[in-house]
Amino acid sequence: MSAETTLARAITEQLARLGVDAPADAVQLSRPQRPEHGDWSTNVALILYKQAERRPRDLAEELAGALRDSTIEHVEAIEVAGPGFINFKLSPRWLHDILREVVAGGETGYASPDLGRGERVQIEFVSANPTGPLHVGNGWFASYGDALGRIMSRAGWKVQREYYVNDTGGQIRALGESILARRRGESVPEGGYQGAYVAELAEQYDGPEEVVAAGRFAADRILDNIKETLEQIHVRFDEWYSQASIEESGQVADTIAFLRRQGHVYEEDGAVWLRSTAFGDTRDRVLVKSNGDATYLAGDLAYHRDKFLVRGFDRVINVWGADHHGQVASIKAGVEALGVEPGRLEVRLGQLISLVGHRMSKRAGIYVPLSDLIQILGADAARLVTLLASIDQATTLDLDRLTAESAENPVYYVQYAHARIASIDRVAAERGIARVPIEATDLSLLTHPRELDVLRSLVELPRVVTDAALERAPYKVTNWVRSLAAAFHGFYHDCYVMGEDVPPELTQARLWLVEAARIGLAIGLGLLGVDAPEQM
RNA sequence: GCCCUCGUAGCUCAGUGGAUAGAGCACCGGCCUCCGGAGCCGGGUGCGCAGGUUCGAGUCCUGCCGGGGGCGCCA
Repeated sequence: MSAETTLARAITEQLARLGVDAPADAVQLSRPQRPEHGDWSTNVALILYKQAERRPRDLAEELAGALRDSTIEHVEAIEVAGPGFINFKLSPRWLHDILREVVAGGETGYASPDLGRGERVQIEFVSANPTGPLHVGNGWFASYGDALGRIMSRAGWKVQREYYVNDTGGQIRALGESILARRRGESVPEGGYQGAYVAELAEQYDGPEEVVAAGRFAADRILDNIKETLEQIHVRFDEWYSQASIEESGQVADTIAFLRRQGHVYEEDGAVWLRSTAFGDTRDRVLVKSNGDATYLAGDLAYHRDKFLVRGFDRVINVWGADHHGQVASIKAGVEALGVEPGRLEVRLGQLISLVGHRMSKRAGIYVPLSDLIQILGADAARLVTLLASIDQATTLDLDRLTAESAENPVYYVQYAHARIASIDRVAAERGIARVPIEATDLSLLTHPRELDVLRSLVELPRVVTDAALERAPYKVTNWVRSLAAAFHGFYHDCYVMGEDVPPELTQARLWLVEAARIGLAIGLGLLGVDAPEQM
């Protein structure tokens, strides 16, 4: 049983003796920020003092007294502080238990809470139109979606990664017109694509003078380029889902017919409308234009019908840019109209990235290609810069600064910690020092503050994985892995594992500590999709 | 005009009701007889503004100011 659980039970038990019937969620343990506040702390007296009809401090004192009279594993001291916090100081043994837990769980088992219970979740992300190369904003979402998939997989979900390929409709026509105009030696028409890649593709295109044919040709080539770029940052998709295939298979018509049978559709001004206001939208939406074409929404609804009702995902997470904000209410309303419980669809709006000085625009050819960023920083650093911050926060990128600071990228700090561990292992092997089984190792020798800091960091990982998964927040893993690396560097600096003054028993205990740190770093870096190198 | 979102250190960002608000970068000083100095240690300025709720507010509520996004028979 974890120290946290043990404490929570003891608190609930003693409260009952004092005649206070605590609701389950009232008893909460937290790790105090300041070390003098102990290893664990509870604010339960501040939560329950009214119910208990006592003053906060009095309830805290009473409860602390009762807890002192009982025996709780590892607890060395109990103190009341501040307005009524109860702080627990534990023997380092509780951290030695954690070390055994980490080693026993290993890279696959430690910090792998089963939150998803095998639920099938689809994460759809990037899904950039194949009308131009990926830019750094797409890369941000690519790293995010991929890391989220890794985290949710670890937390018990069955994850599928999907890229929705918008290979039909107006943008493909605009692309085709741009290609044909370039081939004729004319300038690109209004609303067309200006980038240099358009000129290149125009040269390669030797097909007929048809807009759609030219557009498809270009889109295919661009999609290949997109896949290649994503490979470079180690983002792989399970499925590349073609919008054209949905239209051609008749699913769009089927979806509209289904909605019509359910009575959610009406005709007005020669168009077919979805009564989305009945499902919380701010206005009704057109599904079929008066010229007979289906709208983007109609296609998107067919796509979501396919996700939920044909392929049967329990949950769907769409990672969209904040500029698609206006679509959220419509797609949610439409999905509900299809009979899907709307809570199963989750739309994560990622904030946009702006560049110092100007906005990115694919049409105008103003953007920083993701491939450039990867070339400058390398895959690992490029991924990590995008995983440092919450995706809910609008970010400004200064490419010049990133380039200048590439050697200062936090990724090296973390990778260096991992490489140092590998180095210790190499040296141990050279000197013929092998780890004895952990059962035969005296872990109680680990009492140095630096050693305990490493263990305290490892304690946090299960909670970090849980929070990151539930909040869809990979950056929490990034922050954690940096803090573990910091603890390890401190340990490495102050505590020699093998040395003249280090007794063999201590070397053994420290070797296990190092192994636990290695496991933690490998887990964290693995969740971020960043390589954990043996050497740098 | 209406809706959403964000405003924390010079810069990039953590801190989603707890105790004295943190980290990286940048800047200034220290630290290599032993496992890799891409490291360690020290140095400081800040919650946009004004009310409210609470034992307690950077965090929740209201208003204002400022940045971004959205309100198509575009995709």
